[in-house]
Amino acid sequence: MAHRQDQQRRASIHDVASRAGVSAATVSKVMAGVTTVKPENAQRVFDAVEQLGYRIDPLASDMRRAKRRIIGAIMPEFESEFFGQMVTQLESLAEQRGYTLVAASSRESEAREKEILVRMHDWRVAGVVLAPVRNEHGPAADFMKANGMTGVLIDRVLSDDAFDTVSADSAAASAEVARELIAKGHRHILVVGLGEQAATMRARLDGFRTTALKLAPDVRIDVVLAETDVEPLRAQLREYFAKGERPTAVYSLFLKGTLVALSEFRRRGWHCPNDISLVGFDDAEWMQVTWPAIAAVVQPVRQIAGHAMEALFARIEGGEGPPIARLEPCRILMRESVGSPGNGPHSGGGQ
Amino acid sequence: MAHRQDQQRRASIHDVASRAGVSAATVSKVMAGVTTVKPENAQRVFDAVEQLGYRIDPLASDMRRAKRRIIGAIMPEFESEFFGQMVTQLESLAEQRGYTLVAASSRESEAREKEILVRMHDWRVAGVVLAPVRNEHGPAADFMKANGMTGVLIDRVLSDDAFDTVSADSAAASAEVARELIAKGHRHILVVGLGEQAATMRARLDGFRTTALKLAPDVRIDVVLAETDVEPLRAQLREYFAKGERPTAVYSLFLKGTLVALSEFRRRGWHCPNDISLVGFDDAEWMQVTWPAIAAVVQPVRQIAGHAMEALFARIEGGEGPPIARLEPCRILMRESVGSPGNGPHSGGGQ
DNA sequence: GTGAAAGCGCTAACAT
DNA sequence: ATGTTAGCGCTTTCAC
Repeated sequence: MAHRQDQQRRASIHDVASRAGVSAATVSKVMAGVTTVKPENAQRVFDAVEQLGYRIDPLASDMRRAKRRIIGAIMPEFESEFFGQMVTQLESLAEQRGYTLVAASSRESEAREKEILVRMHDWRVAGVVLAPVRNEHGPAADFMKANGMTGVLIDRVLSDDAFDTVSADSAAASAEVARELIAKGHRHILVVGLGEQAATMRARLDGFRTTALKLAPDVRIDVVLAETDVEPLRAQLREYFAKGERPTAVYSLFLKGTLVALSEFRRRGWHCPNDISLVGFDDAEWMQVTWPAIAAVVQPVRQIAGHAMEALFARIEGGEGPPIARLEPCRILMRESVGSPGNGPHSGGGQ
Repeated sequence: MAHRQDQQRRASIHDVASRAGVSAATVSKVMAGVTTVKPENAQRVFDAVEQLGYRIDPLASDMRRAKRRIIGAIMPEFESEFFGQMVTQLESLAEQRGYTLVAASSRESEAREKEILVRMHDWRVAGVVLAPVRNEHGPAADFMKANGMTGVLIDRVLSDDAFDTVSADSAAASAEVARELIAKGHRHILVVGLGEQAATMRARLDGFRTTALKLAPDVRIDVVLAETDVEPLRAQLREYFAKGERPTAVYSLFLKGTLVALSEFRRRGWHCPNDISLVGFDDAEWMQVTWPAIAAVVQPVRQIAGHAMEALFARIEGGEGPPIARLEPCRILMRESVGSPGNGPHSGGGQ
């Protein structure tokens, strides 16, 4: 360990050079692991580095190359388990390759998403992992294209003509949910979602509807889609139930929808699965400890992160070829919130 | 909007300078908003900037100064609402001051925490917001001290002799919880926590115990503290209940503890609040939509983030004086998971 | 008012 | 095998 009681100024490569009695270029070579340096000099450099506590300044070092060893990550939010795990994974993978991940939250705003992208462009990041607020056609992706940035799109995307995309296989997962619900006897199902993320929600809805109708042509599928926000969804859902609609199951296409559905059930005094069944897209830790445990579609975060980074680095290293759209398979956890219709009181009533 | 179909190389300050017919120094001044530039020249610079789509390279610009306009944030994890909100807030506040936040997850490892800090030191960040894995006495804080880094410690800390600290007022919140539980008639209460974070857990435990004993000297308070990890806690809790212990309420000192408690209740078929009451430190969105809703201590994330950044920037700007330890008041949400003892079946069995 | 020159800390091409 | 030189893109004296 180096001893430096006062760190007025950090040791620079020149300090090391003069202490070791060599030039800065030689120090640079030694640090880079070039083998053509005389062992004796290399040793002197190592000693000087040790004594001065020298460390390369990665940002200064990046100054010379066109791209810096930095990967930008833009997530719609940091508050959910899904994106939290995603950032953690991405960070890990970036570091494994000697890069630093700089993550930013667009806070579900496309305008902010674009601003962050501009900043990352200013920073000359080597690449960007963008989880767009809406879909692949936002201003952020346009900006990336217009400026020739290297990037991968994840999560709320299906495919793109300029960037590789990686997301959960929404359609297949939804088909599986449909299979389960139909098998349990449900013939009146409400699907709730958010219209804003057109492509993803559409895939989830279609995947569900197609399979459900195929297995049970008589099934009734209602859909409540809020345009951009969660509170309107709550209002629409409330209105839907107020009209007297009584589906036997609800399939929520996104996490917040599951929370809204649960809170509306509470309001009406309905319990899962006796009064109504519930499945949600997106799992969360709490869903397995509540009573009833909530059934959910588990997105393969690690696979998405892994393949996204793989694709990104392939492009950073010059990989050519048309964009690739990956869909990662999900798991379905059918927990207690799903039952068969008609097994419970199935009536309104107090809490 | 600037038009640049191919972005071989981004426009540099020299490109702007030559296009505007002035020197790079003048461009720099214009960009910095210096007023001593002839208006006509300033205009030419603005035009050139516009036409070339020029943007300052913030990293290159920081090269000259000792500290960069970057704030580092180190959180124990990104997966929980608490730290997700914290990062979001910190990011926002940093940006408001023209800084970029670079967040990293120590993944609950002190070794990794230190590594991240080393990297941030290499990056010459202006300051660090550290939410330590354990407490203020870890290797990371030592490293910061030894290297004269500017920083603030938050969350799992009480006070420090070198850095300002900001955290939730654990003791006061716990006292309030004690007041509520005692008032409801509970006289046998189990407290669960994690020993690793000595200071914080101690404050929560002591705050609870002191007030509970003062209000009801006959109260029995059991404590199950796991050393470092959550799974051992689950095992200890299971063993505790297996011995036949039947407290009427559980107070969990941290979020994961609340989840573990809930899952152990499930295992034994106990329902809140009839069979047992539950309050947890740390709120989460799902807690208000489950049935029963789970009572929780809400940490004031915004205040913590706000005061942390305030303190940090004060130091960055040269503020002197002894370290300040702030405690931010919490709110208690007494929800349905808390009832009075003896109102339910209070027997084992069930699903 | 403005620009030339000197760097921030590093690396890479080119000599030697 | 090593050092010299010339930058990366910017800012900041300090003369003019």
